[in-house]
Amino acid sequence: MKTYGQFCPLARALDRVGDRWTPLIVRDLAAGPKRYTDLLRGLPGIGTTLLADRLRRLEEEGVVERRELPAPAASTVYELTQAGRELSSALVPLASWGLRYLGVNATEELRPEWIIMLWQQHIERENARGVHDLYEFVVDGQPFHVAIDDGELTGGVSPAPRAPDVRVTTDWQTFLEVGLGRLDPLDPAAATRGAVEGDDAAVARFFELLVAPWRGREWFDPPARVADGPGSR
Amino acid sequence: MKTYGQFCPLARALDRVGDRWTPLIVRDLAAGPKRYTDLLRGLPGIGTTLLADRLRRLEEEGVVERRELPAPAASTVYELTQAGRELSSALVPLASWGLRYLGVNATEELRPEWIIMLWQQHIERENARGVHDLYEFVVDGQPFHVAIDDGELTGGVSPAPRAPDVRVTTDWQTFLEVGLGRLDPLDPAAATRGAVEGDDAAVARFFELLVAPWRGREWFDPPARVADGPGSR
DNA sequence: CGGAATCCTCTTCGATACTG
DNA sequence: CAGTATCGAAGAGGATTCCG
Repeated sequence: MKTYGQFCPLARALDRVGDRWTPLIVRDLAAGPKRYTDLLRGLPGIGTTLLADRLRRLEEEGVVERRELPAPAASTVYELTQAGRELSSALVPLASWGLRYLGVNATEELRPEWIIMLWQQHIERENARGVHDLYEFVVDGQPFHVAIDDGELTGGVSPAPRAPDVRVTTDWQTFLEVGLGRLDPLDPAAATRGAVEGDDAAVARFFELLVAPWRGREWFDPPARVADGPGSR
Repeated sequence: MKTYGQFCPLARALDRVGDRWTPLIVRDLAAGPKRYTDLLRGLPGIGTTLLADRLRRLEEEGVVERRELPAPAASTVYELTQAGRELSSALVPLASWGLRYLGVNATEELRPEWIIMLWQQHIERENARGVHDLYEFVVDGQPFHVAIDDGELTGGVSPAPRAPDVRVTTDWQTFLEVGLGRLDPLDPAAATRGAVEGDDAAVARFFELLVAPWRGREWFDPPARVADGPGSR
């Protein structure tokens, strides 16, 4: 797998970052500098040799930079350069396109970071104008939080830094069913599967800003794979 | 190479269209329906099995549709679906990111379609407002044309459909050097390497709209690869 | 001729083991 | 912690052949 050999900007981009795993490495680094081992853990299946290769390549291309952390934490981290940050932005539309496929097969690796990124990229700024809320989630015991400040959404994989306005406790299955619009959180059946605490106004804002935008969206379900036989397709 | 197994929209998109060649197939189909053999010729190196595989996959995912052409031209063509067109739009930012690498290694496969696409995606609409021009190019004997109509740019790989306002005749080497801003078309040295015909106002508009925006742009040159040895990197 | 399937070689990937 | 070494499995690329 070398070069496409075409004088076309898309082919050129793919020559650099079209290899397997490479865009996901950039995605992970978009959240901030990371160590080799952090990346390795964040990309199950990648294989250590491949990660080293990809990082070396990205460094040569000026997408990623190695940096040695100063004294106490003496360790090397990888960090996006300016070109790398621009690349991560260029991948956002592709991710948005991929949203339609999110619904299916929700039994995969799921990290709170990705949920935060999803919200970050799809929050409706106008609706969030003037809102200053802090939401905490504990999903299958894993805590994370997001803060909304006048249209800007930030977050982290840790308990809320102060008392949150809303706290949601549930499991991933329920979290996803509600998030994908397949379970109405007001349904009595939902009540047994989690809890939403907070004052009514804040809870209403939470549903309005982070849950409602996903209801009614169309999710792609792959066509039933017909065992090859007469008449299929 | 199966699935990344991550509940992340980018990973989901890459699971579907992240394989080698797939984005380039979508790029080629973005210009309009094409037959199998057209695609094959447009993607030197792909290998016929791989193209068949990719097309089958894209069809299953609802990105591409097969269609049988009616009577006289009885032939099957592949065509983007709505999702496919959305995907091709989502790839535009990635192509724009790849622009910075276009400068290097300009000895590759170069198709007029890509030049037209480049101009299409990067024309400055405001400057082209009110302009109605037709430009014809004959580069190394290969004719193509672009029409600018009030900010919209269209084109085709054929001689201009009527007498053009500007006709450029040159070779690819010169075309690229001027296009990448490495050769000033007003330089006397350039005059011997091609011809620009047309009335002065139209020629001025041509340079303003299609040449000037590329001057001064920064092109990435890869770091000199040091033969491995002590002290390299 | 268009639209593939087969066969074969070569490269890349993924997993495990190992080292500074 | 940050990688390199090794090796079997999977995928890519090329040529040829097959079918309508």
